[in-house]
Amino acid sequence: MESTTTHHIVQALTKAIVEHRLQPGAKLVEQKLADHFGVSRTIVRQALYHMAQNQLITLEPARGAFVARPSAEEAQQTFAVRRMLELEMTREFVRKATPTHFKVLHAHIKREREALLRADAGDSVHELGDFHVEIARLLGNEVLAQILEALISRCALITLMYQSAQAAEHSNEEHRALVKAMEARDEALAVRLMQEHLLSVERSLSLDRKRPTNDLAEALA
Amino acid sequence: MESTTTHHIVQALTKAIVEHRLQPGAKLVEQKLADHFGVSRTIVRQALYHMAQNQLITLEPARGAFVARPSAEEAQQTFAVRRMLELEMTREFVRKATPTHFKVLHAHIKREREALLRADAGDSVHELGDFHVEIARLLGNEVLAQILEALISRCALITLMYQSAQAAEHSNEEHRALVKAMEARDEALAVRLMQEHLLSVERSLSLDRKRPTNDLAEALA
DNA sequence: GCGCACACAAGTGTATACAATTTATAAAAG
DNA sequence: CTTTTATAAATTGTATACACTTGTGTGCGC
Repeated sequence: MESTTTHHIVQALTKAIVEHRLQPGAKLVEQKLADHFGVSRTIVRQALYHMAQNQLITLEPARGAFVARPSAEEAQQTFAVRRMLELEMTREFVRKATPTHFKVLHAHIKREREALLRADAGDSVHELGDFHVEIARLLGNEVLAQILEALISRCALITLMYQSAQAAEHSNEEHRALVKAMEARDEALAVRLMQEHLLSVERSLSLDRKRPTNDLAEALA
Repeated sequence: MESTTTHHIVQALTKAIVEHRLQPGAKLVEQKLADHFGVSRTIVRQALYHMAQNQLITLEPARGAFVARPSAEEAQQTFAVRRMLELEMTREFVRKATPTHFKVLHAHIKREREALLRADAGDSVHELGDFHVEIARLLGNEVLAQILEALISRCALITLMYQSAQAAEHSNEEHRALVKAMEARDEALAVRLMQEHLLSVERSLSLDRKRPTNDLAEALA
């Protein structure tokens, strides 16, 4: 579907955004990206267009691409959708999961922990988000997995924008508790833990905080 | 975000696919589309790339774009995700909806009915799907609305691929019953009706039917 | 007639060129 | 000194050109 080079740029930019090396609102000039990756603007534009659909960047007509600055409202809506999907997903997983599935999740949690111990912020964010996608994949629902993946990369951006204090270590523990409950086939507990986990991530943000803006209209609103 | 002309092509192609004027598997040659819309291939490629992300078309490297032919498995997964989202959405709507919201839904159902009476297959499919998106929009969750919109356009394609008999009139009645239950604030009934509605649409398909294929591997599987 | 190489046509993938628009800069007016 | 206006530079949007891949048919050897 997509020539590998386009995909590579998407990955690189996504990683840069999620790891906060590119600030929300930062302008992405096509020619500079093209030079950096050694391709033509054509390819860069494909990548930018692609990322705009995932809402990781914003395309302003004739003005260019900017790293997205999701509003607090958008953040809440995104988390609301995640809850809708993931609570139900948890129920299904408790019912269907096999021992092999749990082995995969345990391995994943271990990777999370290692990334956290390495203090590798990029990998940590990636692994912590990927845990949720992994559950969808294990359920065999690729449609769900893809939607969740997009939602979660948006959440990573949101987290970095609004995060008051790093709560990543906490997430790892919550994942572990969740898997334990699922493994014990305790559906009610598992659902409650997932709900708590998602709420806890959302609460760890300061969604009411005034974020710095370059947009005059927004600043004066 | 997107120059109007690109969006126009996406709309036109989506409509053509959803209304079955373009068969699943049909090849979409860039130059022909470009000539038809009076633009360069550049614009057409943007549109095709965009639609590939919504899974309405498939992009095969160096071979081109084809109208998607979702597998039965993919269809089931898509409906599964819709259920996840829409059951919860129904609950929320029952709790939050105001009289104004219900007026909008009633108006929508009326439009559905008119399209059905006109026997306008295109409009019918569009309105019947849009009903679900409308609920998300009324809830004010744009993130949810966009995800649902993509899912539902895929469902339209699926429906047309696997549909044994036209069950569209039935959907209209089910929508009406659903709104009535929501308006009566009967959460349990509303959720049950939504669940039944989605299942009934899914059941109306012959997902086990052998569909004609050009793919040898698939044909021999 | 059968298999195979080769050439040709069609179409996609990428780069580049050019037009249109925005942003930055500098000069002029108030 | 600030604001406005004119001008130039930078950047995006679109079209086109060219290289490369795929698919197909034709002719040659056998």
